[in-house]
Amino acid sequence: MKKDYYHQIFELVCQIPEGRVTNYGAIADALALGSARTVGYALSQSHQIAPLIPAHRVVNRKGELSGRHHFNPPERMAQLLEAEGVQIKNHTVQDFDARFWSPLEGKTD
DNA sequence: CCTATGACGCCGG
DNA sequence: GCCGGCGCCATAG
Repeated sequence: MKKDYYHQIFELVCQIPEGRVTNYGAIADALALGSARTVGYALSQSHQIAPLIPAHRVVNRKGELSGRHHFNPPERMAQLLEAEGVQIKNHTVQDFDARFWSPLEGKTD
C-alpha cells in the first residue's frame, strides 16, 4: 500500500491510553513524517478507513479539539473524551499538560 | 505542472 | 503571551 503512513498513524493512535491525549506534532515526530499536517490529513480520512480508532484522543498543540467538525456529530469528540475522564472546556482539553501522552513514552525505546 | 487548501507548528515582532 | 507570517507535506482541481 502506498499510503502506508496511514497505517502507521492509525496504529500509533490506537496505542494512546484511555483518558490520555496527544497532539499532531508528537505523532508526526514519532513517525518521522516531517509534518503535522500529514497526520491531520490522515486522521480526516480515518473515519472512512478505520472508524474504530480513538481519533478523538488527538488534538492540536494547544489542546483544542480542532478536528471536532469531522466527527458526527461534532460534539461527539468532546463527549468521548469526557467519557474517559478528560474534562473539556470550550472545546479545549483541561489540564492538557498532565493529560498529554507522548508516543515515544509508550514505546520506551 | 502549478495553485489552492487543510484535524498543524515554529518563529519573530 | 497573543498575532501574523512562513514552512511543512499530501491530496484535489
